[in-house]
Amino acid sequence: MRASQIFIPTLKETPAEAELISHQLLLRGGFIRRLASGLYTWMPLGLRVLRQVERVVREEMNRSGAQELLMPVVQPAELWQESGRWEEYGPELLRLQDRHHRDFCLGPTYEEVISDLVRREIHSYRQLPVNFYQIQTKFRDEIRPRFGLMRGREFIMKDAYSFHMDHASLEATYQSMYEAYQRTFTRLGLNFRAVEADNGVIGGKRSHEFHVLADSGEDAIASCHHCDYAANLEKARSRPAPAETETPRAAERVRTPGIHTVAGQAEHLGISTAKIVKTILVVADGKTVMLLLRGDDELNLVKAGHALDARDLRIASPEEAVSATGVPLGFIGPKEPPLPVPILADQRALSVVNFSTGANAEDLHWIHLNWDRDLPRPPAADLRNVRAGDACPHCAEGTLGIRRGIEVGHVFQLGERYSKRMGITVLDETGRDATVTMGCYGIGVSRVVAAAVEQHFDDRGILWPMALAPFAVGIVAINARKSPEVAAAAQGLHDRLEAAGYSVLLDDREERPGVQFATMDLIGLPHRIVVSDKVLAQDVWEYRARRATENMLLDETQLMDHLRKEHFRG
RNA sequence: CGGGGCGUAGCGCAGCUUGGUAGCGCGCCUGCUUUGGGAGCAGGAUGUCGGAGGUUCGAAUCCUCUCGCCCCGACCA
Repeated sequence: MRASQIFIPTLKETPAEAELISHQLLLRGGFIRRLASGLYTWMPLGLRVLRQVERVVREEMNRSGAQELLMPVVQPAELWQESGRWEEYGPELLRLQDRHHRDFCLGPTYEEVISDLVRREIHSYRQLPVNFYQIQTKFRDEIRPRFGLMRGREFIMKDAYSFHMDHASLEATYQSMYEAYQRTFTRLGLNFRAVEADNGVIGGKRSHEFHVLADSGEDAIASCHHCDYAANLEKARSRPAPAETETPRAAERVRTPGIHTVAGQAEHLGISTAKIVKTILVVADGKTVMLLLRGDDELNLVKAGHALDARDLRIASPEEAVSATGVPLGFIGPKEPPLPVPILADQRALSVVNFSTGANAEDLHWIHLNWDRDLPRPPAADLRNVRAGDACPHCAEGTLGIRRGIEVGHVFQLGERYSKRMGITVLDETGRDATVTMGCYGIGVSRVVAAAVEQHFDDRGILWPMALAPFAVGIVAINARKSPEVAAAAQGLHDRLEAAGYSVLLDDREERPGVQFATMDLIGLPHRIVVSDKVLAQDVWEYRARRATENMLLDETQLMDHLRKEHFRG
């Protein structure tokens, strides 16, 4: 391909709307253009990258035995009403009506459609298991689209749905998907971690998210330095710290005028926030509960939801807390609680000796309280977010670190949630109806493009991993308009490289070398070859890897050998 | 949904406080020069100043409404 034949509208300046580096570089490099909030056009160069991701995903899905199909973008409301999600899904589901005023939605996900298909078409256990996938545009009307491709409203996703007679079969496919994802993201050249994830309200046994590690990631993930334990922060656990051994002191009530924050309490009392037990009022399915955490810990609402077996859980508003307890904010505490409600304590709050907490009266806190002696020990649960440095729950030696991740994949055991609601049954060996069990597996194809850039860039532009690059090799013909020799040599090299199986972009534009180099660096092709009168005179090619800082002068054989080696190493 | 900010040439921005009929840089077009890291000189084109209404002799500028976009928040007593 010649650069004069492909539209690559690069930008010298960064558009104001772009916050993230991937967003900036994809706009500047002419890969994408914004149409409206959360909606992007894939420009010729960007589309090539997208197709590269699709290609790898498709190959690995096919290799794992999944079958590709393609389902409609517009889905009838009836299916969603049947699954209960027409009401549950909320405003993210973009609803529309046709000319007959029938309700439809734009598909944000396809459990309903695939379930409908399978219940119509699959009738016997002999036809299971099956795993269907598609690579399709999805639409979710996000509260706040942002970060370019990272959180758009319209996006491209590979989603797969598997159907099984029993859990063992589901487990086998789940494992095979897990491995396919490992292969996929490895081939795509991404630095990623598979992490244990929370299953949310759906329940189900297992769920893993695949995160590309990047500082700009929207998710926090905890991983062990020593073993392979990794989990989404929502789910991450840590090994409980050993109980404190301090000698108990005499409990005392002290005046703390106007002190209503943990930090203020610690400062006023001259103690560490780790010596404070804080009380957080939450509303679980409409009922108030007191949660206790160590002062320096953060409440994890997902864990609390599990511990309380609550479908809906939120922190009580300050007004609710004050009116329920009659105690000013910051002075609520578990000793002689102001409310006859359940109390649940994080296990770490229960290991503090000589702790301080609110005394349930304005301007008063307790100090040197001790469990059992001064107040009953409430039931323990894991309610806190893990922190960097916590002990790993899986191995003895490791400690946890917290990193940021971009979720690019998710594998999930759905169980019978949809098959029950939608009545997917097949005849089993005994001729009886059996409800199938399901798994689902997603990859954010368009998000992978952005995530790859977040991980691979420098101050001059993108550094595409080999598998994603829109072209493998870029040829810069210097002053080709003035030098027929350069033009001919560059074209010849281009043709031979293409014949050898490489995708090649030949920059034949009538531009100054500086502009050509800047463009090449910005769009991030892995290999660059410069053709000029200077190097032709030496009968060599001037080669430079995008990541390298030095040129190499290679004759054609050396060049071909080098490319072959680099290319297949990824 | 709440809070904040911004809409002026393709892009990045100034002008608005103190109303007088629109400017800078990049990009684009033409010519000449230049040619190994986003060139120089000369000339040129491009704006319903987001939209509607109002105030005024006169509105990019003041007022009202509206549309769009960006950022933050929507959990820590």
